[in-house]
Amino acid sequence: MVSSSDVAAAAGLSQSTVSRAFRNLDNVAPDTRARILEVAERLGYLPNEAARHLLRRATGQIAVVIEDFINPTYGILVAELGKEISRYGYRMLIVMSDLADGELTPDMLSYLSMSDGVVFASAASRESTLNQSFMKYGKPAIFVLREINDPTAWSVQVDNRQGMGLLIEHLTGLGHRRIAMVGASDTLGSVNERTDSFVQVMREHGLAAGGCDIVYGSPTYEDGFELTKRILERPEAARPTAILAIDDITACGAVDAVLSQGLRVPDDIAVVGFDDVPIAQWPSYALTTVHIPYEELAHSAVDALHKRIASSSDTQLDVQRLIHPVNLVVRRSTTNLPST
Amino acid sequence: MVSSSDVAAAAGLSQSTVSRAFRNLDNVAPDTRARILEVAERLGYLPNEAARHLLRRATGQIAVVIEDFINPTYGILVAELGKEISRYGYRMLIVMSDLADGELTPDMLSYLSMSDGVVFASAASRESTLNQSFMKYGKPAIFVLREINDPTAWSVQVDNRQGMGLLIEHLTGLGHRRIAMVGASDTLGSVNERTDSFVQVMREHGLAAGGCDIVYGSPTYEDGFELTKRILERPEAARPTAILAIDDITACGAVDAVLSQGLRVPDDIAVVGFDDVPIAQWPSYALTTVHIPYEELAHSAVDALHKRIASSSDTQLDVQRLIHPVNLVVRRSTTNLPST
DNA sequence: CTGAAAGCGCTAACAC
DNA sequence: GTGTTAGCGCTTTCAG
Repeated sequence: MVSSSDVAAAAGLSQSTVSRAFRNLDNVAPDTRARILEVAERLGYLPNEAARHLLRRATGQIAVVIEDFINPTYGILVAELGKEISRYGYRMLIVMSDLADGELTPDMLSYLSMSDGVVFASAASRESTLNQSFMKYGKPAIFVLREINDPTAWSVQVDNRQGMGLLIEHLTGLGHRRIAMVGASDTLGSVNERTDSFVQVMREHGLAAGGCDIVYGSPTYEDGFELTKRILERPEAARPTAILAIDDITACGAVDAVLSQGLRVPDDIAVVGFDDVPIAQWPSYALTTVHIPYEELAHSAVDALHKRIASSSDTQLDVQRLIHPVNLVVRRSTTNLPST
Repeated sequence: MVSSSDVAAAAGLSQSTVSRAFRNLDNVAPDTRARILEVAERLGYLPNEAARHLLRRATGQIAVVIEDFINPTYGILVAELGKEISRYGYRMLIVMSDLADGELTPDMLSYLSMSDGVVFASAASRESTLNQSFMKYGKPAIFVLREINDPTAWSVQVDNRQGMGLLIEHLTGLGHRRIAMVGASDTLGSVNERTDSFVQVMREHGLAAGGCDIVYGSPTYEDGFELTKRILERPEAARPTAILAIDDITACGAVDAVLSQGLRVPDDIAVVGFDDVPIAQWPSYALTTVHIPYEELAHSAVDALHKRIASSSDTQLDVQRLIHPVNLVVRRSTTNLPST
């Protein structure tokens, strides 16, 4: 391993001058710098970040915690986070984990120790005390697309309530009165919030008679398919005319289940999703859904985290809970109009 | 920031004892260790990895370079790599970059400096000298699903030639004689290899008369759709009866293009993909495709990289170019048989 | 503009 | 079993 002293020796200069040259400080003669860079290049010198960060008391890294990459939502989110993280001069660590609640795993601790802050987008129950755990180790965390009750937790969210309102208004506007939610959950944050909002909005529209039609499950293609198939086995009078899936992937499963029963979308059953992932626009699905501003989410998450990392530990910043508005995208899964 | 000395002071012990306790060395009295852990827990102490790695001359991190997360292949690969990387005790850094050729960007150098090795799964031309660049900085690299000509580059590949053979044999077995490849490329590694193999295998089957039917493009849903649509605009006599897409996502685009023209899959046009991503099994597409052993790829890549990292720099390991076999998965996009 | 020296938080000898 | 000491490769005073 080539060190700055090696470069210094080879260039006949002191180690500190090499250090200065590499940080582009202005107190180095232009030709001195040139010579140093030339020698460094020849030797294959790379500044040792570990040593640098030892002094800085910072790692220059931000950890992103996600569950998996099966749901495309995470891929898009990670991609946008990646851009922002490097824009702010950090490197991105990825931890795949589904720790939902309290204690941190050894694996997670290893990542924590090498990051200045964490973006949390993995499973978290509403009662999660994860934020406390992060704070204990002095690492700021921000929850993205996860809702937890802890009032000290920073978060960047999407207005699930508004999105649910847009979807249900759209459906009722088309004449639908019996709407079933597929893939609901009352434990996981965010998915949980969508479930609650569904109940609320349905009630506001006077459509909750006999209890809302809620089918619990996980936000996966498989559950979308299976649960919808089961709904379609009901006697026709008890069947919904529209299916509102917890997210787009689940909605895709729902669409395929409808088709597999020889029924049509949207003529027999309308289907809506949530997230607006790329697949939602593919002609085979052409899902009416709620668009999420991924780029803005990533930006505000990293920006907030950066501010907390940069602020001296004595200045106490106010907790931020950002909620981004969403908008409806109408496609062929609810209407037969020429789609977008 | 809490350091091991703080813990030592609070516990009335020396710093080195704290260090020993945290590394589970056997020369620490059980109750001493217990007390240390208790104090550390209370103080929120986390061993400083930067300092640790400064001594070890290693970062404990492996960088994974990919282009994006739009194509699900990358998501699956990263997920599997993540598992392996942490199984081997490293942390995973993700760099999103499409540097295909020679020089490393400053961003890339920053990641390089904080990793012990790199898994390269981003765009690389066959003539890429990237491997040389990595070597220059003393960082072993391994190319996954990328083919570059550099004979000193380690790689883990999939047998594209074999896969192409399986697909074409399957199609000719079903009576297809005119097969078009959609999304071909002769610059990018891997995709390039699939293109070459297509030409070769078609020739072996005596189906290259008049030149192979190759439509160049990028491996995306959009190109799959557009290029296929254009093919279908040809006079019927010049139309292929089967479309072989460069990968599954492109194949999905092809399927939708066929359907959009009021034609049926596979009755009018058969479609095959490559990669076997989850979407390929969805009933809407039910793609006949080539399954790639993602888990094995990730395992052999990380294992090889780890061996190179662990081996002292003087022991020269032989270049490894692993090629994993693949297998055919037959679904409804080519046959009307009950599908898997 | 450049050099010398101290020290970041840890590990790894070496003492006792 | 535990403490002492000397660095790892940098950044950062402080001199000159």
